[in-house]
Amino acid sequence: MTTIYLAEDQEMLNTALATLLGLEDDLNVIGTATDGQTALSEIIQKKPQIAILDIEMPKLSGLDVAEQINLLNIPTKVIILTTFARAIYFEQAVKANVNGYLLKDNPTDQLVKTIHEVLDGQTIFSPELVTTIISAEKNPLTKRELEVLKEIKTGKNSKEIAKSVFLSDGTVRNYISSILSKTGTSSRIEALNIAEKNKWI
Amino acid sequence: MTTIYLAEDQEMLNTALATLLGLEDDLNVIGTATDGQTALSEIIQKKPQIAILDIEMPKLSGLDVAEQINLLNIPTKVIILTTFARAIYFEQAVKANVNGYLLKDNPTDQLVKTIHEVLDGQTIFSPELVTTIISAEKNPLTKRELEVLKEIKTGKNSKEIAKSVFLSDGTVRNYISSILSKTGTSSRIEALNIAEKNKWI
DNA sequence: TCAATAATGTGACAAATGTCATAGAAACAT
DNA sequence: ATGTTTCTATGACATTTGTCACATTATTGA
Repeated sequence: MTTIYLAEDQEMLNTALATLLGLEDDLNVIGTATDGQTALSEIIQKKPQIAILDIEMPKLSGLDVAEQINLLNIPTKVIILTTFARAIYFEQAVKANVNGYLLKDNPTDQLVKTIHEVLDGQTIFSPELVTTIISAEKNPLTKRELEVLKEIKTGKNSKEIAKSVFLSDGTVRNYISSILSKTGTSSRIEALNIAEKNKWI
Repeated sequence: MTTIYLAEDQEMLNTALATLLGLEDDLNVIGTATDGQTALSEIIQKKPQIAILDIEMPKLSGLDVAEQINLLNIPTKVIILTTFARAIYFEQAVKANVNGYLLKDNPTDQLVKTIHEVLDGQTIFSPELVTTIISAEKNPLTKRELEVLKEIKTGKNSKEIAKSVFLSDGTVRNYISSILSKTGTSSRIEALNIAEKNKWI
């Protein structure tokens, strides 16, 4: 009997999956949570064989939980289950040594199948995910530029951004100029739109 | 035996709910779709007693489908099932005479319960939804201002917006000035953030 | 019908934004 | 060891953005 822990913040999906997985005769859902913090502490305590983690959850993201599980050397195998095929998420997941990464864009059968494959020792990544990652525009922005772009998103003006990131106003504006030229845009909002479309932020 | 049609574009939830509802011994899921267009034509053809509709779906939104069902006088009762407690969605749903509006932030039991209540002739709205709607800032923007704000979102500058909405550059800037003052902000991006937070756009 | 609001416009001004040239230091890759 | 990229900065400039005062015409709710 395989023990499973499920962390998913959308109640409807959480309860639906918990019930469904429980119906499989070799799977046993030993706990569920709707936030990352609860999930982590219960996983540490209960040591399930498999943890299914959503990414976007309150308090602690599924990726943070995965990272902790990895660092603490807990034997639980992790499957990330998410809506988003973001490059950043994917990279973080790989770093955290997750055993599976499945998109919610798949039927439940696929989840069950993935659980079995992961139990079998395989590492499984959704093919659509891999395709998306490959076809996404590679982020041409430097660390600093990305940092500035994130500040832009909050609606700050150049001076405020400068204060936040400890740079001069002029430097910030130079970075923005560079961001615009790299994204082929001519205003902050356009640049944000491009970055969001390509999942850079 | 109650016939149910389910339209939900996220495969994982779609399949999970279809299976779960099928397990109830008085419910029979006679079809599912992952886009609004398919859902509408199948609902017209199969005339289920209940249609469960997600809002954000490709091709046709769940609200569009609900509206059509209402206009065509199809006897199917509609339950909207969505993540979002947006005022605009809610208003549209009321206009389309839907019989229920449930947030995905509820467990599956709640969905089953709602189905039974709706069958029973009741009209059910998620209490959290009602609370959210009441507590949301009322949109202080005029039609024109909102129109301009949507243009802002695309990243256009004042002149481009002026062209799109057939106004003078100065007028557009006046509208923007008014938007900023009404939202208590001092830049386009801040205004967008506020509008998005309050689900005005 | 009357007052308030909305829609539209102009002109003028201050501030913010974006561009460009230029340059030194640090980090990194080959 | 050397060349490239990144990080940081300044000054000058043109353009855009946002504010304000003011004015005319619909529209509309009371």
